[in-house]
Amino acid sequence: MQEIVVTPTSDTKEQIMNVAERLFAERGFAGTTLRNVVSEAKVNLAAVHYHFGSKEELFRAVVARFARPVVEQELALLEKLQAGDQVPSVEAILTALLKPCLEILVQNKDTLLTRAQFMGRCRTEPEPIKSIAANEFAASTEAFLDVLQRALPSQSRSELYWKLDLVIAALIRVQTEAGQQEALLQSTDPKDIQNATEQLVKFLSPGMRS
Amino acid sequence: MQEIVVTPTSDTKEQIMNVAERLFAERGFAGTTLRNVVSEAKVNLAAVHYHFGSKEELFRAVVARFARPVVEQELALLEKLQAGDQVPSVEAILTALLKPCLEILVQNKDTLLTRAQFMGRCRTEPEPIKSIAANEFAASTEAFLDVLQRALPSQSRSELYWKLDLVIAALIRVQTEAGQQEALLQSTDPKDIQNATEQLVKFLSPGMRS
DNA sequence: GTCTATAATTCGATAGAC
DNA sequence: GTCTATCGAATTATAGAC
Repeated sequence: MQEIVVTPTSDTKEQIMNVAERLFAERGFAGTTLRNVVSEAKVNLAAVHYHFGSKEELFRAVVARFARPVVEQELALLEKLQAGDQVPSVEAILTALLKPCLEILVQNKDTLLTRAQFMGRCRTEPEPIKSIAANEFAASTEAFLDVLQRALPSQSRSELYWKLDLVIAALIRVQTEAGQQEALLQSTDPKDIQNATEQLVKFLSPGMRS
Repeated sequence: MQEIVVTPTSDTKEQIMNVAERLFAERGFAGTTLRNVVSEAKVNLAAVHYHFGSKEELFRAVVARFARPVVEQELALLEKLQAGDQVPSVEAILTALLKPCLEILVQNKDTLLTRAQFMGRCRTEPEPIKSIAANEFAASTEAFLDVLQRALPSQSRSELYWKLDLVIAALIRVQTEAGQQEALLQSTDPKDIQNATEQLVKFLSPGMRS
């Protein structure tokens, strides 16, 4: 009798994505070579093209793998926040936006802060890399703008737009600088993440109302 | 009688730096090739090495040319702000930080986006490029931290550090997005700049205190 | 100072054996 | 699926004529 073993992703494919995510985060897309990736992943150079087709497709796969759970969680939190036609507080909205992004750090201790740096890197990459990442996050951005409009009806959508944009810019900066000296986010300790989230919400919320 | 003509920089050298600044801003350090630069600058490839020695030294020169006048003006404004041992308000400090950057960059409409993007790039480049830029701005960063420490003595220097870092991140984001739809800064009209500065100060000041 | 020509590497991608 | 070997193009940097 034959044993059926489910292997959704080969070790090689996963290894490539893990190393690529870290190197893309540290050095950017252009600054990362496939030879750097395969060297650290201890796989053959040809394996990258066999599994992904090209360097850009590899980036696309890495973005999708980590962005989709984040967006999914953000939208779920927003849905929950508006249950029963509630109008959530600014603090609650910002927490729903920031917390999933910051908490994803704690999931895998090995990746430490590289996922955070990768997300920050995505927003500063030149085209066409930047758009690949932006498209993955577009759904949650629109949803947050809608909720903010309901929580702060006296402000124009334009005003809320640039304010939300600056909130995301702050989030990305916190992630990108995570772990460095005097940064807000120092470790993957859940208590540190919780503390950073609260301080960031306190820093940004008053400005949203003014 | 001989006319003494002062030519501090050759046309070639200046042309290379102008194009390099724009390409570094758009594509980052690794994403920019010297052939891209000399092609658009319409100079010979060897001229880069003759004038600068290497790609990294070219970047160093571009950073210095851009950063030094900005830092100089910021330090002068800070000096003036503290005349007579005054303790300036948070709003006054932030205005001193934001206004020169927004006004200087807007002086030349063509270079607005480039210089803003370049400043943003400098903060997200991998080492050792990042440190080259950080060192150029270190003096003004330290000075602003000192004044903030006097204005907000109850907060630790670490706290003020990441808050100042987020203020600068917001400034860069406003500059980078300038002119785009629903952006805070829409034009180079002085009244628009004044308005954007005030709104940005109002958005950020409450968070500095909390 | 500016140019041509080229050295010396490195890059992404592919062909084909196993 | 994994490997070796390699292609063609691109890269930074130099040498040397003018």
